[in-house]
Amino acid sequence: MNPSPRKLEIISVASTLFKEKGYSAVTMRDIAKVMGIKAASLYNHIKNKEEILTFIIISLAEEFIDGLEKIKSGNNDCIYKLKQIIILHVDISSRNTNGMASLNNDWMHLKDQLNHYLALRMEYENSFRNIISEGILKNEIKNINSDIMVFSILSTLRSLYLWVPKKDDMEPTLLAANLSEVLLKGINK
Amino acid sequence: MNPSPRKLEIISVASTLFKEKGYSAVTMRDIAKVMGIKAASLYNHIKNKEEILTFIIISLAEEFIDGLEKIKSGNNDCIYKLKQIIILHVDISSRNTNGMASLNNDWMHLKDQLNHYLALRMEYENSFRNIISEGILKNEIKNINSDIMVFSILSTLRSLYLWVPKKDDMEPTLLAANLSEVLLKGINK
DNA sequence: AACGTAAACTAACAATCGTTAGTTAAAATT
DNA sequence: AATTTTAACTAACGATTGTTAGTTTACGTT
Repeated sequence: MNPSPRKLEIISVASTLFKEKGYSAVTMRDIAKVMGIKAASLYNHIKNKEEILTFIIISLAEEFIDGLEKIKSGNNDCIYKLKQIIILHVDISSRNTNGMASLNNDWMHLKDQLNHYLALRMEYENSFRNIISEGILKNEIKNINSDIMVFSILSTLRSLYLWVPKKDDMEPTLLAANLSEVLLKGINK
Repeated sequence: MNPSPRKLEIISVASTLFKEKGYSAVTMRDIAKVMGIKAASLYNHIKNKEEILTFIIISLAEEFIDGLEKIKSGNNDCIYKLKQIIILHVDISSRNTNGMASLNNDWMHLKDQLNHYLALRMEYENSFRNIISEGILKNEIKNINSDIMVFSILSTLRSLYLWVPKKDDMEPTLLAANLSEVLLKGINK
């Protein structure tokens, strides 16, 4: 059963508030007020507060996993794969600046799906690390501590949601290209 | 009047909990339980919950401002200054992994000192950007969109608090050196 | 016209929140 | 020895939290 339009509206409003103050500081009454209804009415559309957070986080996490899966399956060199990953992050982050805040900062408030999220995250990070490691083996990437490279690039990509809205004049394509230049030229031999 | 040892103890315990769950999700009773006392007893040492957050954030922000001030005043080239900034972040983040979480994620819950914090942050970012811009002018740094470089480097440095604890076997000095290599070689012409 | 459903409402719940008041016991100071 | 101070305590407050129950209103379908 797909989420109704009204439910998606609630999730969208909630995302905005979650980005501003964090999941814990946002009340059901806050969400309702922006929706122009009473808090109790929200429960005609959602099961509870946690379901909102779960939807935001899990759907984004799966979008990342799917995107990375396609990139991995392509038969390209590691530098190209990394560029595609950067595009993936710019794309998803541009379209979900609010939700990305929850993905980054509110995942620990998941209950039922916490382990699922952690599994997805570990899967993603491992795949990312493998691409770097393979690049080092194939002499496409500098032989520095790979953990530091993974951390450095991923930190920047994870922060995109904070930065993209301030640069909404910039084409995502151009942003991704410039970002690739900055992030990779320190790695590409 | 300096904070008493007991007060610092409370702030330290609070920092740990704030990192785990965020400021809003941590209750005074949570803090008290870890301290082994009742919540009401906390108020013999602190004014209120907000004061804890304010102390954590403002003292760290000022530490960054002071550090950057010294770096700016040194008569060195921009690349060297950037390396010193990286060392500054590794140093402060290593010694304050918990507090850095609040600085990054809970600043919006400040009240009295919110504007003060925002001013310090803007001051810091402007100084950082100026160093990059000067580096471009002096042909020490690539002439790419400077905002992207600032964002990229600062995002990585701001995430150090998440990553340093997992690498507690690594010398801060070595970490800073490797990080400089990764972050700067994409900028250094 | 009658019915069913979707989506809002009012009212209230038990739990928990930050915080205050007043008390007590031990430690430090006089 | 008497007194003040420190730091804990119990008890409770008013406000707010997420959520439920039951009701009303409007609308599409029969």
